[in-house]
Amino acid sequence: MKNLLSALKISVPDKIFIKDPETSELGKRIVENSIILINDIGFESFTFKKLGTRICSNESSIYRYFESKHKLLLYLSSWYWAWLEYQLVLETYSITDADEKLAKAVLIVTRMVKEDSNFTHINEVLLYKIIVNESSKSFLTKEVDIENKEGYFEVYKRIIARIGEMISAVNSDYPFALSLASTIIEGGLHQHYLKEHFPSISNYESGKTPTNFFVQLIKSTIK
Amino acid sequence: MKNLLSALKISVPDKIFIKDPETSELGKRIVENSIILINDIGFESFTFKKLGTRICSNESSIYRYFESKHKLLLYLSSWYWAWLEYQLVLETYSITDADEKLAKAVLIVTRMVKEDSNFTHINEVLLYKIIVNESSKSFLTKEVDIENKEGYFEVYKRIIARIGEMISAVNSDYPFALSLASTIIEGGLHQHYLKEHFPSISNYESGKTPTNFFVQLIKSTIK
DNA sequence: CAAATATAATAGTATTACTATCAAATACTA
DNA sequence: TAGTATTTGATAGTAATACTATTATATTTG
Repeated sequence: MKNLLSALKISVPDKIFIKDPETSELGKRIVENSIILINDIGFESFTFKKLGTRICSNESSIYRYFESKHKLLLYLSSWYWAWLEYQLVLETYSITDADEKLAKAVLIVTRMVKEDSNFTHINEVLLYKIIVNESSKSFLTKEVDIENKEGYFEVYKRIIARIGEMISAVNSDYPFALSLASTIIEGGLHQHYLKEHFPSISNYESGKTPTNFFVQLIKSTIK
Repeated sequence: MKNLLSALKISVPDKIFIKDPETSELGKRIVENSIILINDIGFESFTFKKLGTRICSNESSIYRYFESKHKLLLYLSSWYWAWLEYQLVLETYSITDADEKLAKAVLIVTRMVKEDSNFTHINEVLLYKIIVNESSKSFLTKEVDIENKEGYFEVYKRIIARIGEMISAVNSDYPFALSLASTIIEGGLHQHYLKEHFPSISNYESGKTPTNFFVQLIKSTIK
């Protein structure tokens, strides 16, 4: 299975970057190490200067790939959603039963992330942590409407639309398919966050994911 | 009803501020105008210098009330949650039926905010917009665990616990009362955000709130 | 009226988030 | 293989940010 998809490239809207980091060694090092560094010190403290030092390169070289650290965060977010979408398609493609398909989708979207050896320069486990902790900051800005028009969030919207369709396939009369889909996606991230930082308002034992919570929720809601 | 509660003061954890802004004219002007200015230009562009200019006061004077703009955001968030809690208590107190009480709570937490004349220096409608757009940034930081220990998020946690209890009152066997409560609270904010900025992945007609979506969701989930 | 407290004004600092320029290394092409 | 283009690196510079520190001036309170 692994090598079956080794030629695959995750596609990120190309307006997000100045130069595609996938096309060079330096670009890949930028992405790889930005994930590690953002995880380490948080997005607020993260700077291109620090990243430059870490990869023994120059601040100005990083600016040739990404206009700003905000754009880099958009890149990482889009990459994650595209990667998740590819898993979603791959793992639900052959399921014909609508209920089963949706349950599988919820599992994929709320489970603990494992490393994917198809993309060696990206640590998906760390990237997922960034998505949980930082990805909201990519759209909670004053520029969101402009950037939305530019297509920066299309992968994110597409995955929600896809899950929305799976919900409608189970019950075409349910009127809130998209709202429920986005609630699962964002709620999944948020529940992972709460589990880690606010366990007193959480209902998960250690090692458990919110998958069961969401599977039961979605089933009873659209039944 | 209005004047019945005019002596009420919303209580915010006092470690959040250096000097309580409620105790002086300048303090109230700081809070009042920070709400307007953050709404206007966004939290990232907001600075104490700009706020100082706006209120014809000095940057250094604002620093005597709040250590940083992050602390100010924590203050505004806590104020909002405390205000919401007071509404929750007030409006559900006399309801004895557990189902009805919970439905009312969901309504309060997901509805459109109206101005409250009890607190003249705070524009609750604008404050709610800040909560939708910026409040996640108050806890999505590297310092969250330290600040949580300091009690900065206690109001937020209390309101979730309260709704969790209402859920358990309806069905004491439901195992995810707190998770569901936090999903409603955060999901409510997020759905309001999507309605505004990503209508293509939203299911609400203009003027409509996500209340119906959540009332139906919660009812069927815990039934 | 004196003393304490609050506010204002000014200056200063390290860092950030860039932009601009130029040189050196590397790759590609005739 | 020389010539050209592209990429990267090094350095410098800038306006703004997020503060701290100091001193002066109001204002409140005892």
